[in-house]
Amino acid sequence: MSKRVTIRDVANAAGVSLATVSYVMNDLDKVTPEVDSLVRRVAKELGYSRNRAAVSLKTGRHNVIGCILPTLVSPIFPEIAEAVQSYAETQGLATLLVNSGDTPEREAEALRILAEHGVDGAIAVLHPNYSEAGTKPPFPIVTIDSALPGLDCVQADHEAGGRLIAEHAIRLGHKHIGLLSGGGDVASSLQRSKGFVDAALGQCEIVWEQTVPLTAALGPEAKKSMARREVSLVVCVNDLVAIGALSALRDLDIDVPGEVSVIGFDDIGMSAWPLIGLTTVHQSLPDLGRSAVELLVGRIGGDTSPRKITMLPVSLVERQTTAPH
Amino acid sequence: MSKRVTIRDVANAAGVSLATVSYVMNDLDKVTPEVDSLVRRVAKELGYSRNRAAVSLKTGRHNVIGCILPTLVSPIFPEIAEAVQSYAETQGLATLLVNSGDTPEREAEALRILAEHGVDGAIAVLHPNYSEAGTKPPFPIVTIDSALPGLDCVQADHEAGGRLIAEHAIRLGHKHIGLLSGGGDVASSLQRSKGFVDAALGQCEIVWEQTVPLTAALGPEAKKSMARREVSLVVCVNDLVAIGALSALRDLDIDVPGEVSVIGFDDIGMSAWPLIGLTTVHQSLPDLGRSAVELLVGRIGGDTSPRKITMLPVSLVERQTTAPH
DNA sequence: TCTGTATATTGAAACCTTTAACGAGTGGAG
DNA sequence: CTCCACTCGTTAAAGGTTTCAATATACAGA
Repeated sequence: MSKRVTIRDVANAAGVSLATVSYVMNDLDKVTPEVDSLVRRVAKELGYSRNRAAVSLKTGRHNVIGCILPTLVSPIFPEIAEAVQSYAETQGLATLLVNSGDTPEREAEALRILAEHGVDGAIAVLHPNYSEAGTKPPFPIVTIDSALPGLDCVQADHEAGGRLIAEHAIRLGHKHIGLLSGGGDVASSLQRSKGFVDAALGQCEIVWEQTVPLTAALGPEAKKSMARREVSLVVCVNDLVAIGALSALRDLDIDVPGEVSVIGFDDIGMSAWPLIGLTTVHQSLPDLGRSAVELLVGRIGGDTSPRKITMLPVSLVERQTTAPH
Repeated sequence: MSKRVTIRDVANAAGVSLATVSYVMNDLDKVTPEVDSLVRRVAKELGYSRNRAAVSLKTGRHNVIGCILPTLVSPIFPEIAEAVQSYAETQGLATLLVNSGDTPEREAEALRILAEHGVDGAIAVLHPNYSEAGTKPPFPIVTIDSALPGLDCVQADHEAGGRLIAEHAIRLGHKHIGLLSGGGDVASSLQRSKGFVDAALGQCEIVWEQTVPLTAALGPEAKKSMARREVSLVVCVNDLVAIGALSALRDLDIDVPGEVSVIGFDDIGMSAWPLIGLTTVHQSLPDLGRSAVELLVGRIGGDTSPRKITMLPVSLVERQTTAPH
């Protein structure tokens, strides 16, 4: 292993002082063009590269942010991770990924890891009862989709999405609705339902509502509700659940969208596949990641303005799982 | 902002020297039990946590590995990322995620970023013509699924998987096969095809072969091949392509598996969904990530044995898209 | 009591960089 | 000719940790 080449080696080789090399490498134009280019040339020849650890130690900045997600094995989190990483990269920030498994304990552990590795800030999708009790991390946090007291939050406008669904339902003439909603502890799910219910009020009747896990495997009670054929539209808390519903309806030999329409939320990649063709509400995950990083960069830069909540627009995407009643 | 508490603060508070605290924090049992517990207690009281930057500076180790993946928006990479991160975490390593977009240039950029941030090593899914020309990174790399000269590699036994498919085809009595394969520049795709072709030799006829992009959207020529109805089994390079094939066959009103059987490779999560129920070859992504990290940890630890290629076993998963001819 | 040895603890250097403070030249103004 | 202001470059300290070498302590053997 050849030893690292340091700023000192460059300085010696170029016949200047350490500080001069440092100034050149940091683009502070404190040196004459000749010296500047000399130093640059020597540095390149020697294959010099900054020692990040030394820089971090000196400056206290690490140019790394953390990204805490419950899991990556699920349709939307990878897209968030990718968006965060890509945009962070443009800001000269690397991204430390940790998954929290969605339990408060693992979450605390994740934060501890990030603190120890000295990130400058973090983007996190947090569990609804994230407690600030665990020693407050020494860096700013921007949450995604999880508005928690005191923390900045970026999220899609779930309520507006719910309203879009209601409007669509009304336009297509659906009167009897089934609702597959998430648990009461998932904030976004509640907001989606609220938007729908508010806007549908008086125009549609919610015949039944089932709380389901946010996966593509529908439970037996939910399936039973659908088998009763009392509704002409099933509104699902997200696309994964909607796909579960499609699957269940096929098992029950109920035609979609002939007999029953299905609508989801998120517009995950596969919803657009011809095999699925799910009508849904689109949210831009790249924008979400980008906004979160932008906000975080501001905080890292010292922005001390009050807590910010950013709402991103959503839109309805009509595909083949909804039809007029 | 309260200033960081350092090893020196702990030493002062406990009335011992810096060195003693350091020995305690590093579990080198050089100190008496009393002093040890005293220091630990004080450290906890003060909320001391190691300054990673300082440690890195001193030791040259960073306890961070990089993970370079072409993208996260695709079924298998997120699972790899999650497996890598989880196992790395158990080894006290944090994971820096960078996506390379699968072009050699972005890949070089990704490596540069990792080098600059001073990772101890990297796990990477690399482009087939990754060039070592670009200055060789100063840390060990373990590739996944991309056996490149000089680099360690961990991969599923794609050839064996191909053979499993051939055996399944023969068992079911399929004589006329269509092949949807990846481009010639995807090593795993070639290995899968080779395994299949070798084992099917003389027992099945490959009526047509189409090279397709590795997405769920099938091109028009591939679709045309299927429309000719000359084959009773379509063997796909991966599950995504297989799903594209299922979709195309449905468009063509060709029954699966009644008229045509379809088989994939990878066993991505959604292949198990009732709506899809794809017969495929399973590989364990968690094992893949774990093995890669294990190997990398060895290299970081100074293992200088010759290049290692690790093959992981695969297995056939029969679902609803294959039937006897 | 003294010497020798093993062990517990300490002092201080080293890791590499940034940056404030300083010094040596240069040229112009009074 | 002196003094000032300015520019370009240097010196040196600081940042938190690890770890070698050295010291202090305790204790056993003679």
